[in-house]
Amino acid sequence: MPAPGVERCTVNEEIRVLMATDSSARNAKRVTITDVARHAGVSTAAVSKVMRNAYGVSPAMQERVRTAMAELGYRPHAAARGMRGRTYTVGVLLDNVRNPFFADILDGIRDQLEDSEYTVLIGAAGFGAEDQARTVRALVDRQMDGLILIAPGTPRPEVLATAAVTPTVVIGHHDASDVHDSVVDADDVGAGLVVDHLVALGHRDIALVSAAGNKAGRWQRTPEIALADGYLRAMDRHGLSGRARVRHAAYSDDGGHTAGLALLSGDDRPTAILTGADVAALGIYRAAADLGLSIPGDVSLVGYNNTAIASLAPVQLTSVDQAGHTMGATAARMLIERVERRRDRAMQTTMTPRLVVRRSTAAPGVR
Amino acid sequence: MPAPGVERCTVNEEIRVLMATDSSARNAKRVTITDVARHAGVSTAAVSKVMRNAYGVSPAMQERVRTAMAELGYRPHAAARGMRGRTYTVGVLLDNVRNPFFADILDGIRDQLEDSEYTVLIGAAGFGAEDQARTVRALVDRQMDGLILIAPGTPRPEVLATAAVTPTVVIGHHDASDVHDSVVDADDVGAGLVVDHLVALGHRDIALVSAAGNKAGRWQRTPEIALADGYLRAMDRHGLSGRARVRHAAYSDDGGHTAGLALLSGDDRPTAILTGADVAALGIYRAAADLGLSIPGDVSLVGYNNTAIASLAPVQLTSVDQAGHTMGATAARMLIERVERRRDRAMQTTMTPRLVVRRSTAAPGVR
DNA sequence: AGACTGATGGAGAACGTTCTACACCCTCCG
DNA sequence: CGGAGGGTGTAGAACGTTCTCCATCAGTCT
Repeated sequence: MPAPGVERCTVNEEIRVLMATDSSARNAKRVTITDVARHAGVSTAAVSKVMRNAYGVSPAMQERVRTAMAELGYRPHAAARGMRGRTYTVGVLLDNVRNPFFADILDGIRDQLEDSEYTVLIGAAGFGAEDQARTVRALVDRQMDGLILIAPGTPRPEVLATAAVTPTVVIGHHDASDVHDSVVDADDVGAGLVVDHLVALGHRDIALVSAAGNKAGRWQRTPEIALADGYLRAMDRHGLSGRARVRHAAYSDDGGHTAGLALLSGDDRPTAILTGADVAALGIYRAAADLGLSIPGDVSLVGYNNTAIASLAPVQLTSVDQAGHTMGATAARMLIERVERRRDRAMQTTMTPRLVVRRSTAAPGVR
Repeated sequence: MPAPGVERCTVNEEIRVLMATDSSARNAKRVTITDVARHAGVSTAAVSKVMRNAYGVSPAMQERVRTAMAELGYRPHAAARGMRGRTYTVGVLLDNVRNPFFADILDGIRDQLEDSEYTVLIGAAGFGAEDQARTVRALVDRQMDGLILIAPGTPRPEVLATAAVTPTVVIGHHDASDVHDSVVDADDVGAGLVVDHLVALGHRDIALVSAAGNKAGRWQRTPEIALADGYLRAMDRHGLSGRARVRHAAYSDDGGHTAGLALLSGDDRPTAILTGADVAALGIYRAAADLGLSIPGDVSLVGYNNTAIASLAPVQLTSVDQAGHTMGATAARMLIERVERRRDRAMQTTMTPRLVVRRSTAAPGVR
């Protein structure tokens, strides 16, 4: 096995060049609603009405104001709007910019809102609960019209408090609530699909690697917990309860690598491993390579989320598709319904997952 | 070669469950500065001063106001602040959520701003120039204190106009300006490093795959252009001008795949390929696999950015490290200097890249 | 003709901050 | 003892919107 070699450089040289010209001329007054009103010869109230296409505006007025806006290149000042009405902005909480599954969700949200007047702004928090809570607060303080929280690590009570003030959709956690909407994937079903597939191939020693459910947040059914549940039930269904084992790992390459080494270097190594995220599966892939084990020859490996990396040439990872794009789009649609008060009951949407078989799974013991 | 198989499922079933309870109670008044002032028995002006730790506040006043804020759990309303002063928010324009290099930059920005009072909000645009321009406008309208634009596709004139109004740092483009700051990587040097490395291994037919420079935006030196420049100069230096060839491709798995097929299926296929992004390199990897070529046996392959995927087990891609984290941190630092008016001259920071050799490059003709 | 409608436009008060003046008090100096 | 001057606090006008009334006006109905 070749040595891994130097992988990351740390310090780079900086060359700073000071430019010549002074540019403190930050003047350039904005065009305001008052300017538009004056230019069109009407009141600001009228302009406001036209913008929000409110009731009580004649076509002639419409026309006049719209051309005035166009002529002056007017753009409403979102912060000012936020003081009274809407800001036409939707905030998304994202804990992990690196998980490509979240990129799928994001694309779904974006596509859904593309042609609306709403803008999406992303608050990228770290993994820490406090970090995330701070980001959520930041979004609320910036007067977002609605919030989409992707598998928040923020304690549930705080999310409920936020949701009481701002329309909120939670993606991932299975805990239903009458105060926020939810979009979830039936992770338990997904785990079942995988176990069924592996058992059909002849596997019996199937291990699960998933993130540790954060009980701290008081969420009863995080995606991880649902996944583990489904896994255990499926194993039981096949009479394999005794052989079930769950190992916790962070959903990152490193996390998977560590878990993989632990699982695969023992005497009774499993013949198949199911993971809660594709990235973690890749870490296990690396661990297997380190130990001289081949995939799927020695071990079958299954990811989750069916992200783009799963289908990459050298990888070809069997995975569970969650249709992140659809989840994102659905969440956005539900959120806007709430923001515009077209619905006042909380709602939950569940997506059914689907197994995508590639080359990382095979019958056990076949070299 | 096994068939690629079904890779992506499209439609998922939706199960919608309407919840029982009505939750239209979106009341819950915010705590405002007035509340704090009343509770502390002082004027709102005093509270405002304390918050901004402005001049002319006695320690006693400090104390009183701070406890009042704490007792009421006061959080300033960012939208309202935006009307007069700052919003304490930095906006980041990101065209491609999927490129992990940008995640590195983002982390750098976040870490730099972690302990400050500033919050980072990300505007995720698509690749289209109009799409991006719209996102930038959205950020400006939301009264961001400063903007970080990561390799914007927005036309240069528009960026300059924006920068005249809001402090701006451009990452990537080499075009200097006296109105915005810049953080760039010496991409030409990076390309040179790669060519030197490959030539030292014995390669002579070295091709470059990079994104098409978008002349439309009126940027003279995009990263791609600088890269191609460095490549051509290095080839020339080694007397290989005649053998140089550049092929354009989108920086995505698919883009790389297409370019790879085109380059590698011809008669005079290169013995080494240099790409402008790791993702594209992976696409070429896939193309090589499709054609039954091995890497680095038949073709050496080099990526760019040294993202996490480059070091993944099955990949082990030689790449050029750009220290995205440092770039992000530097950009954030420079931006805040500008926002707080501690500097009024435009500035450019250049980072020097570094080659990270892994297993995807070897001497040519060695199987 | 007078009263009642419905449709349309405008006045002006919010909204929660910041920030410029200015008022007040104390101390110090002539 | 009067005034200058520095240090602290406050009043109140912005900031750019939204939105609730209210006024106006042209029809329509008795």
